[in-house]
Amino acid sequence: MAVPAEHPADAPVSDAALRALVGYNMKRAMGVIQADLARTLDPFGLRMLTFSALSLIVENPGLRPSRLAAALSVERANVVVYVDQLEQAGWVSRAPSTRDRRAHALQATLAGRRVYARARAAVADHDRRMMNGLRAEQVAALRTALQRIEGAG
Amino acid sequence: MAVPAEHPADAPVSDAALRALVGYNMKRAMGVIQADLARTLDPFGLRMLTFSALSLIVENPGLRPSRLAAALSVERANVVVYVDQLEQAGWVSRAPSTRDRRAHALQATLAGRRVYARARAAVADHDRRMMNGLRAEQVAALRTALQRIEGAG
DNA sequence: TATTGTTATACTCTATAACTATA
DNA sequence: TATAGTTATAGAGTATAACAATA
Repeated sequence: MAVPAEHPADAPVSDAALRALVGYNMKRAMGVIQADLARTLDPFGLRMLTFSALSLIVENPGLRPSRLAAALSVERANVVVYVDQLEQAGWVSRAPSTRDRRAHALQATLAGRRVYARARAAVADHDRRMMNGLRAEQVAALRTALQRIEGAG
Repeated sequence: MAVPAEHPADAPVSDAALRALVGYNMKRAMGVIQADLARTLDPFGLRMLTFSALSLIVENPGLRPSRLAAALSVERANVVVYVDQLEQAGWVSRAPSTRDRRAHALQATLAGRRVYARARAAVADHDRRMMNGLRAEQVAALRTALQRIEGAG
């Protein structure tokens, strides 16, 4: 009966099999991006999803929660929580829809548009920072690849 | 006092500001990949993280949990749970280390190596499927970009 | 003192089921 | 009947704090 092998403490851990998968590399790159984005948004009291929701509400005044959910690819039930948080911060209001009494018309407040403008600039800086080691053509190629992958889903 | 605007129900929701961010496109592509990967691994009783952990244990026999955590970029505390699950499935064993009595030497069992071999083939198919709309140079460019982004973190 | 594995805990993201009021 | 917003709940991923055993 052989003694079980022990991985040497000084040898690097081989992750060659995982690195062969594009998805694994994307998950790791995404981890770096998400960590930096969370740091970027924290001073504004926003998280990735509340920032995204605020962006869509600012750009589409009167948007309904159900359409916001579809645009974010999340369930309606979760959007309720994000809008709750944005409303409690005073950045978004829920007005009754005049066309469908079941629905709401989401509006960004003046404070909401202001925090969004500042956060958006910070996030744009963050995104440029993440692309720093890449040439313009590489960023363009990355964009194309990501959109094609998403579209194939 | 103006009546609040209401986004027309038939108009598309504009996400132009978010689409300008590479990170947003990556998050959405990652969502598509993760959903397909979860479906791929489900029949094997594996999830993304247990599959990744199993892969590293198979390829690095005798690996310590603390090094596994570092390789996966997760906390030691979480690795405990993944190894628990792999151990309960009979795919991984925790042997005492002969060199450091605090540590464990993780080993894949025969059943673990077998399920890994089958899951790995299915995951490789999944990864190719995700890259289906891309030419080989585009995949190579994507790989390069992702690794550079991760390295900059 | 520092590190290893561990437990407990908490927060975020995501999904499903079920309710209500409208359509 | 179907849909919009909502509530409650649960699973998965991730992080921190604290502990016992060992270095």
